[in-house]
Amino acid sequence: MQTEQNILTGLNDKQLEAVTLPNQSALILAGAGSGKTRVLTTRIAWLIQTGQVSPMGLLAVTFTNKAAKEMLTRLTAMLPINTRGMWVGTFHGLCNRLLRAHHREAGLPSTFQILDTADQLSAIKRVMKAMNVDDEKYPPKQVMGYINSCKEEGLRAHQVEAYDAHSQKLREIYEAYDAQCNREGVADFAELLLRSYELLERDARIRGHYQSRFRYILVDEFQDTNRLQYLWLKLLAGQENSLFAVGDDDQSIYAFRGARVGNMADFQRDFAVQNIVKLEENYRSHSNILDAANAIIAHNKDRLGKNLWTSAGKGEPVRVYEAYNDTEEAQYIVDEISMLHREGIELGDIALLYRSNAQSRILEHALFTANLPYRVYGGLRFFERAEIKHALAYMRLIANANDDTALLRVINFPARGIGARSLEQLQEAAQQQSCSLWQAAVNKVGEGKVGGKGLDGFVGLIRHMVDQAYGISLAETVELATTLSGLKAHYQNEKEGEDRIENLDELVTAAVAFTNQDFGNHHNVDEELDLMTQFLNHASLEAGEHQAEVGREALQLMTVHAAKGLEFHTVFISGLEEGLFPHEQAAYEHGGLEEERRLMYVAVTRARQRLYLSYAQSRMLHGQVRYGIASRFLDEIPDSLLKRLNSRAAPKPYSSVSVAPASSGYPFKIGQSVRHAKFGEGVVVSYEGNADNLVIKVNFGREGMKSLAMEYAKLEKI
DNA sequence: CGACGTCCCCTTTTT
DNA sequence: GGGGACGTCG
Repeated sequence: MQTEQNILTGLNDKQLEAVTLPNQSALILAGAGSGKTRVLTTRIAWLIQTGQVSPMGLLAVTFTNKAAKEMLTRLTAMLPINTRGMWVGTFHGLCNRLLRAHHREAGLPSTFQILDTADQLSAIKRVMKAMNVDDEKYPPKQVMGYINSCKEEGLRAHQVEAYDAHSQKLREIYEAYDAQCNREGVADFAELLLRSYELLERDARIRGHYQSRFRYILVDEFQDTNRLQYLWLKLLAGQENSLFAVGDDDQSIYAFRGARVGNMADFQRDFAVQNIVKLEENYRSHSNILDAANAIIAHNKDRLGKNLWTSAGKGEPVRVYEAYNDTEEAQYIVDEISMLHREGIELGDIALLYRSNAQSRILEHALFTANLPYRVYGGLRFFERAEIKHALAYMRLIANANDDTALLRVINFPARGIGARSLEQLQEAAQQQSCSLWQAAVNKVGEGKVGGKGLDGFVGLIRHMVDQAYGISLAETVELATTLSGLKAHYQNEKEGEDRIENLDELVTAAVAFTNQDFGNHHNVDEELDLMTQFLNHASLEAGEHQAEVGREALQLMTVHAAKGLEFHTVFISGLEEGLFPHEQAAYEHGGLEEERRLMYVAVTRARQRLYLSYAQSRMLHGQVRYGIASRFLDEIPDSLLKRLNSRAAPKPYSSVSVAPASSGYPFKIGQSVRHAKFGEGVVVSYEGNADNLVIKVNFGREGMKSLAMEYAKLEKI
């Protein structure tokens, strides 16, 4: 078959082996830059082309919408097939689809809304208020974390163990929160998964249907799956079907949000995996970069074992720069980038990475001053913006006025004289009548109760909107919601409202685009769900592009996490200091350091040709000057791969604060590197106490910050 | 109701 | 240092 040869052309032996494995469960350990996505999509294309499965008979799961889209794009480029109706998507997207199709069996209204993180948090706050829980003792964010991690473990409130008063209270809140969600007909992200898992588990008919349909299940980024996702896959696979899992344990960087690398080992056992293929040939980086990455990751004990290699040459050495402070580091980076740019490297092909978002500010400042165009990834996304959420809340109310979350968001925005007191009364009334806030409001207005002026207006407004929205297009509905509500007028009067108006206009555009795309696309599967519900779902599940698109003519700034899956000609990794990268918080979590190291591994393997690693002797952190020492990850790279560049600029101490008195009683200057017999190398941070009882504070990096009595501490200068 | 002040905290993030 | 949340005052 000629076309078959076409799609398999150019694969290396291992890739070919993975793509053409027999129909048995398989684990593909795909190292960074080893052609993972290509293997996954070619496998799908090959299965379809050789007639082993129809496009409808396979299920492909990814973590991000971007990855799902990418897969479909590549697939259609390989095969002239119609991807409509294919089950390719994110865990959440697929679960949503499942729940929409079987909402009755799942105990949800057909128009159930999806709560995003912000909605969920406010829902939790509401529950806690109704229960009179002290939010000092139970910070809502922590409660949310608790609830989500329970759900991600597959546990309902009644299944969670609670050994003390505190955890019992948490469990109680969890239970009440779930009850509230059920009452309001909404589901948070974790709920989508748990609910569909329970549905499949409980309903043998539905389970059987999907099990016999999806003979082939393929999972991307398998190392990032959490317990519940794994259980879900297992349930769907049943006894008959095969699971084709692609992942890289060395790139597991999401344990902090519930990812379980252990799923890879469980998978091998539970599915009696015979086929394990390692893709170790890297097509991205030169060997100096790759060897550095290998050397770093070799320090982790908990690995399945894999070593990347390349047939490309050594390439350039890895450059390491030691700066005096953070501003000087930023300046150096900017100068280098300007130079590279002059030499013809596209700015869009250069990435500037950091461990935490807070670090971007100082870099941005330097870039701005140097007039270098850059783009920062991270921060608020389109559908998460306040004005967009307000507009969507009005639309949600048009669809279903009993949506309390939506109602609370906009009942007094723009302000219409419904203050905290009237709201409280409304909530009481709703509780007494055990109905939604909207129902309670309608009743109040009907009774002609005093104090309902604003309420009267609101009820009238929503009713009017529902009337007007009948039979008009989606885009027109957006238009209507933003004007009748007074949102637009409100922002027009605001000084800084221009951007917001623009965003609201863009929402109309998004609605038009969604409508057009929808007519060509998956119409059959989403049944008769109305377009607006679909659009609102889309808004929750796909909050807008977050990850970088390569090829833009601007320097790319992002966290290391955000850089996963991308590659650049040149990569700068900044802030390589103990406490920052590896982050000090990580030291307290078990396995934290290994995860930081994997993060470093991911960062290093983003670079094709040139890699810069930099750190600063001191930096402003939380409004204080902090003296740090070089990250241990730098020590883990063999010197033979490195080229060390040290700052030649004169040390510029921070003029504002000079904590250290310059007098003779202080043997070491602040910032001086010292050695201690037990703690090793460190940096002097400050002095405390008086001359009689002088305490010196030293940052020993991995040993932590120590306060030592000057009299006894045996420190020597290095 | 909104403007302004004060306090507190402060990884990483997708859906 | 700086953003977000909350509280007070005009």
